[in-house]
Amino acid sequence: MSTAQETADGEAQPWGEVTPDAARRLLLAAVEAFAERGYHATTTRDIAGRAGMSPAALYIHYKTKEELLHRISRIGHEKALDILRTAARAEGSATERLADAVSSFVRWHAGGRTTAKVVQYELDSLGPEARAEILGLRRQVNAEVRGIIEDGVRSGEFDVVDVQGTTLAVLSLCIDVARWFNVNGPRTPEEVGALYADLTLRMVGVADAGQR
Amino acid sequence: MSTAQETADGEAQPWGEVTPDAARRLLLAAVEAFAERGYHATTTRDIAGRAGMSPAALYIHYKTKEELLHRISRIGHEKALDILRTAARAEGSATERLADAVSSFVRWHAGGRTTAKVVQYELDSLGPEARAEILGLRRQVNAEVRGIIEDGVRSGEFDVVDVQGTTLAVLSLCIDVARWFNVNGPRTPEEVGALYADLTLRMVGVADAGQR
DNA sequence: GGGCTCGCTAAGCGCCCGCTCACCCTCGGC
DNA sequence: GCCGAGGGTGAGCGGGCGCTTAGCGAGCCC
Repeated sequence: MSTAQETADGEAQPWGEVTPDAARRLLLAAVEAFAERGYHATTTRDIAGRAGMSPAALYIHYKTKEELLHRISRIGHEKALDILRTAARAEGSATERLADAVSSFVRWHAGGRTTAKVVQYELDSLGPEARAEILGLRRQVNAEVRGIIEDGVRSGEFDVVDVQGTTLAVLSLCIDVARWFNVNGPRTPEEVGALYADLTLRMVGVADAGQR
Repeated sequence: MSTAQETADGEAQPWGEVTPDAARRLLLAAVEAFAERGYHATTTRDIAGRAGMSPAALYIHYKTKEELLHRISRIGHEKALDILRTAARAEGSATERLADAVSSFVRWHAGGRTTAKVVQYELDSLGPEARAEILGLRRQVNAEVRGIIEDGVRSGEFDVVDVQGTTLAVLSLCIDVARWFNVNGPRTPEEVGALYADLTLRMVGVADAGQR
């Protein structure tokens, strides 16, 4: 293992920034438990148990159970936004940038399915202020993808009638990967990423999408 | 209101088959509560209260809270399967049938978002046997869409490399509508259905999808 | 019109939840 | 060697959960 940011199973660990060690272990345990059972079905005893600690230990590092979800959600959304921003601002045509954005975004959802599931589907379990903060990040996510599509329309690469509707559809397609992807299934995250990049280019009207 | 199957807001009510009246009111209250807060965050007192009854009344008509979810999920999946079957077995080219299937499936998810959200996203809250039964229905849903796409590939209408992957993507796109659709948003279910039918045809390589 | 059934309620049981509190161990500073 | 701070534990509180039970009133049968 080269750095503390990677584990053997290949799932990127954006939790390196979480310290001290016990707080990170609790966060990781919470991610697993929330992904398996959902936020409301997960007990603080379950989280603490997975981290090898007593239930009370959780409250040394986090004020409430909701703070755990909030932290997970924010860090996850920042990572997702970072992935899309990197792809959107790279060199290359809109076609290349859209394909890169979709394939890396999908790889993140498939490879880090545990985290992605919590990040994408437990938003409603947050309180009003926390949810509002996260919704701000989601608007930025939307804006990055819409930006690429607008570039492609302007340059004539894409043929899109409803830019915002298509943006929503592209994001929707990527996000839903976290719901159905199965680590033990027949497809690797890379394969799904490549397939989805192709499908997305077709959606925006790139003629020879299949031949890329 | 012409029949008991329709309400003023236009959302189809597949609950007509649920009797007696009190059982149907409880089921409807449960759908609303599960959609708003999620299964685990909903209490039996909340469901009974929405239906204007005491908490104990619930247990006259349903053995457990989970039975409510199971009933909702089965009826909803049967309705979804029915919609796709009707479109898949209609007269017409694969192109026409796929467009019809997607647009009506999307209209159902958008127009009946409350129900669809519960049906599509609360599956994991069911126990093992109930979940297994519902997964059987989902396989049939998958098979209907895959059937249309295979027809289109055979007839030369579609250009699809990965049939099952594309099927998954099409279904994924439709299902995720239940997550983001907003009844008070700028789009009607019909508009989203039409847009998604177009995007889907592009995904399967129908050349003049935009001009239909 | 007496009695049975059915749909429903008021009250509450037992359990487990999120969270707290009093206390303990370890370790660095002097 | 003593002390304080910080990370940890065992026990448990208050409360709300899913669900049960005893009983009540309206309607139907004969």
